[in-house]
Amino acid sequence: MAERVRLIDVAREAGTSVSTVSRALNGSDLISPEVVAHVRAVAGQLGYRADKRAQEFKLGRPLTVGVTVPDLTNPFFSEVLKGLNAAARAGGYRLLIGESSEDPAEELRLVDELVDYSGALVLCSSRLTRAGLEKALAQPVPVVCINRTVKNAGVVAIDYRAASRLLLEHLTGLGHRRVLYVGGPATSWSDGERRRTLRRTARALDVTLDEVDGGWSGNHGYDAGPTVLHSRATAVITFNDLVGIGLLSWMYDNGVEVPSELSVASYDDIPIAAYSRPPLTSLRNERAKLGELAWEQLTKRLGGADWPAPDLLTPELVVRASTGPARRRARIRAS
Amino acid sequence: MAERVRLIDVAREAGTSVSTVSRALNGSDLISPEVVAHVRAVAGQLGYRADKRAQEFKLGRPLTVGVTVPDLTNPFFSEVLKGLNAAARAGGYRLLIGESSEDPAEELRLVDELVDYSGALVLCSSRLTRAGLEKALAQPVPVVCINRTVKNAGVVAIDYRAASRLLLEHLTGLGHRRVLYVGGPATSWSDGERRRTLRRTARALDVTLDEVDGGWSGNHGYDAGPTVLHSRATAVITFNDLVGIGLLSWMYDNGVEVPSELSVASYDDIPIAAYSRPPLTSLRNERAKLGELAWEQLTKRLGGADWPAPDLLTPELVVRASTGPARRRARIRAS
DNA sequence: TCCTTGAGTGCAAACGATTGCAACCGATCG
DNA sequence: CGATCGGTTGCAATCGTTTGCACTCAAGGA
Repeated sequence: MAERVRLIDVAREAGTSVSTVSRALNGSDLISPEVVAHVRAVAGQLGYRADKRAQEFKLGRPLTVGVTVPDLTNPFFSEVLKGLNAAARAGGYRLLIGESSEDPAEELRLVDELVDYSGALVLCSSRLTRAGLEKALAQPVPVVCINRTVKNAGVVAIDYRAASRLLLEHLTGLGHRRVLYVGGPATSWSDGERRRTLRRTARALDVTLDEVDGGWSGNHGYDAGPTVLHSRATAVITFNDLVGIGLLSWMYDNGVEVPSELSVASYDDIPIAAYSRPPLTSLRNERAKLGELAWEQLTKRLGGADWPAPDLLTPELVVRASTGPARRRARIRAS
Repeated sequence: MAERVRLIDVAREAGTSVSTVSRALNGSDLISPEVVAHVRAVAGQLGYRADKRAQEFKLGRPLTVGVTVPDLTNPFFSEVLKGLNAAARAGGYRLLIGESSEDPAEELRLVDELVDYSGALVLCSSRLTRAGLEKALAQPVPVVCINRTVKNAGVVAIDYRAASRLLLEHLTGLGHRRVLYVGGPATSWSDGERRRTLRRTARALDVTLDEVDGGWSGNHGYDAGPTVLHSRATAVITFNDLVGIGLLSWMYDNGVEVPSELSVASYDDIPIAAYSRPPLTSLRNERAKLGELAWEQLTKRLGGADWPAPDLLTPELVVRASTGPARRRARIRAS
């Protein structure tokens, strides 16, 4: 907790001026090598560290990118953050992270705050209303949206159209003709996309698609158990793996065999999905890559270019033991 | 992306000086109410937003706290971050998050970088060597360690002594006399604590304790399967729930019944632990609270006080179906 | 020898905010 | 009526850094 060493201290000690020290430390070419060496030595010895605040202030460009996520504890977002963090750090930027707790109003507040500190914004699965989003985009910094398409901003998203097709084709291939979708948070754009693309594909494949509301956690999945059981579907698609795992748990607790009586599949393929009982069929997507791509778009934009075309990531279906051939007879209902 | 409005612009428009505007906006009491109202109005109309960089630079105190975590995707850390984030935000601070990827060298680099931007540091389950930690503590900002005890810093940790006792007493109550611990990352202080306290308690309870190395993920648990099976233990304690769930999965795949043939229990009780098959007996700890307490220690310290005594959080044992009475006969070994 | 040249260096002005201090005002008091 | 005083306001310095510009000085050409 010693006193801060400033440029002027180094200058005094080295017997030169602050400008010389600054230039020496920043590798300017109009300074003699000996002086550079000397100054570097003195600076090192004194333990000089540039005041980043003053530096960024003077230079005018914040080397920070603000990120909002709905929920820090959701593995999906964690991994996106991981990818984004790595990419941004490699580019000399740091991440300022805000969590909106799935609340659009809070997210708006967050954006409003982060923009004061950041040179760029990344909105991860934004729960913002359309109007809120417009407002966010009016900020004087470039914005990238992950998993939400919008004009005048960078866009990186999962290709849900392809995703839903993969899922439904897998299920129809197993003979399922009636599928139930257990949905996610109402404010989630990606839930909307999943529903939209599922409906569309279901129509094309001549599959009956039912939908119920759900949520994003294991609890939501577990709670959906009775509804699922009483539906006439032979296969269920859940909003994400946490919901899927919760649902599997309910089925086990209530003696419903998966996949012989009911197939369950899901989006995201978080690591733990491979270890559920039975292991969950799910759509693997490169979440970390979402973050990396977001950063790429941002650098291009910061470099002066226009926004590139949206990046769409196509997921890959990982078939595990939670899906199997459709049963023939109507399920025996629990009382 | 309009031009920034500065204080001087507001002053010009309002027909006063910058000092007046600054004072009006910051609620100084030596300024007339009418002027305040007028300035506020003009500022609002012009859409003025203080340049936080300049502000913090001038004021000299960074309103940012730097945090390091070994792995963003680990639910344990996510929740700690959640709690810390909420508390810090409430206190007007923001979080700058760095991920060390479980690598001590990277963590040291991270600390070195974060300290330039932050008014305080929180090291979450630091993987630093003792020397590295000393170095980090020599930084000119207060440091709080979560799950690692150290002098001259704030400390918030899980009470592993109580934790291990709860676990072992539960198992001995079920008749287990031989227990295997599947460990975590070698650089993890908390793994060391778990081992230390388990050994000690095992001795006190006259339980035979074996140990094997493991890791922190589901994969590590799954891979530990064969070793566990060939051990003579009737119960296993895993480093965390992810490892536990991975191990359960291997047991299932290899026809080992849990808990009738083998009991499995773990630390942390992450949400998904309730939905594994069978549901995992685990130690619930208030992870978000760890973050909150870290913030509390920090504010006290920033307020000029000495470091308070370490906060120790006692976990609570959540008994689920993965633990049961010890089997009598020697297990039939798989080939 | 003197002037030009260019590399190396220092002075001082920024960046945008906050704040101590002095100046100013009208009102009140002696 | 002048000095004083309390309440407002503006001037200017300041935070630590970068950088345009002017300057110095040695070398080289005329």
